Amino acid sequence: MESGLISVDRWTKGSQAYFLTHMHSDHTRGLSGVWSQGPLYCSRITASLFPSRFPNFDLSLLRVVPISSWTSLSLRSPSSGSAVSLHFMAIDAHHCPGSLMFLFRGDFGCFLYTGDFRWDADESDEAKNTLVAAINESPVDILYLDNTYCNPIYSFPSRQVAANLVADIITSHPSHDIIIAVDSLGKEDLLVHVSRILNIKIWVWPERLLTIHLLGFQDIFTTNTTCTRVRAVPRYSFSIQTLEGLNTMCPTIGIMPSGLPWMKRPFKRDDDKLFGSLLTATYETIPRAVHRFHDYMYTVHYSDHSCYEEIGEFIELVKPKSMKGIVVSSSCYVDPLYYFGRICGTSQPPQVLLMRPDPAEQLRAVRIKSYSASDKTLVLEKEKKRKRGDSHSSLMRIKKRARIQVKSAKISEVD
DNA sequence: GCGATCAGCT
DNA sequence: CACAGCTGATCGC
Repeated sequence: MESGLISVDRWTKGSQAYFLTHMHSDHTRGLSGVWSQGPLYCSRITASLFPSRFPNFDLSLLRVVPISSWTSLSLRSPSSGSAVSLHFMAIDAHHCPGSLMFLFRGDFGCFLYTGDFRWDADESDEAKNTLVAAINESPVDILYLDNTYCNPIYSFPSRQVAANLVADIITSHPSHDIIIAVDSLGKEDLLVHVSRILNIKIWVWPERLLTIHLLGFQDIFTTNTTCTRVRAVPRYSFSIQTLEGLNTMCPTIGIMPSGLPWMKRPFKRDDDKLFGSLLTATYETIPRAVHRFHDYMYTVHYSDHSCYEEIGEFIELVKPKSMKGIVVSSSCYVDPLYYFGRICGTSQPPQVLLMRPDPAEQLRAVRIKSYSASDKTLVLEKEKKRKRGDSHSSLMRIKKRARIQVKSAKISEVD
């Protein structure tokens, strides 16, 4: 597809329409309160998070998209100036609140960009039915796939099953305080489930409560530590050390919901020089859905990304002519064609199992996100790449204030 | 002081 | 390793 038309989760200059799959910061890098490159298409929930995430953002740029129905856009070819017609459909990605996949259709063909997604949908799920119907109309030429867990080692249960496991851990510790690690957006359904099963409120830090209220949750969450023993805390403040500290005050266990298999660090020998040698290190992978990682810490395989099996089912459903992974940051990046290329037909090139892309290669791969096909453009865009902005600075003062509030809340709960 | 970027950490 | 972040240092304005 010609460059200069649309970008998905990329915010550099040069596109006529910008698409945001969801409000996680690795997808909004480059967005800021002063960004104004063009119209930005996203879900209603994502749009509602803009004022708090990006103060001063020009909200008139936002275009809330309908779910599961087609929208037409009229763009201009940057090279010829002629009109280009493009249709897109947003589909629920079930990754975090407001997350979407985008299906694009035009003279260039048909692309499906999944963003991050979890395919633990059942047969009656609207996303699945929408996708099946749309693909029957016209097949997908290129699937841009969330390949985070595109490896058979990544096997874990549905979120519903995992949520029950979390509830089981809590009920089996009736007089413990519980802390659950979460990020700034996502896993609300897990917390709601725990709340319903245990008939208990969930403490969250004040800034998180603001987000939760914007998402439309009511009553279940509180910032008052005295009315619950279950607290959701930022993942970055969640560690064995934190738990050991809390246990000097009150018996407390931590629960880490994550799709990553919990790996222990390489065994440290007396000879420290051996540390870091991946060839000689011994790793222990934990395949169980629940693991008592430490006296005070459990890990549960609760994931907002699809497991290997679900990725396979998804590709089988979409049957794309070709596909590309959109996650390139991992050093164990797996080309989805390696495991699932057969679904795409026989004309695929030989595949790479594991590759560690060098930085230049990563840069190239990231360009996939803006559908830049021309090599000339790649070179130009490479230079522009330095101009990336970041949003977190514009929020720093506000966040600093919020942090102080979180800290005082922590202090008061310890005292 | 402010915003942007990067190294370091989990 | 690193799901999706946060923190602190540094640099230019």
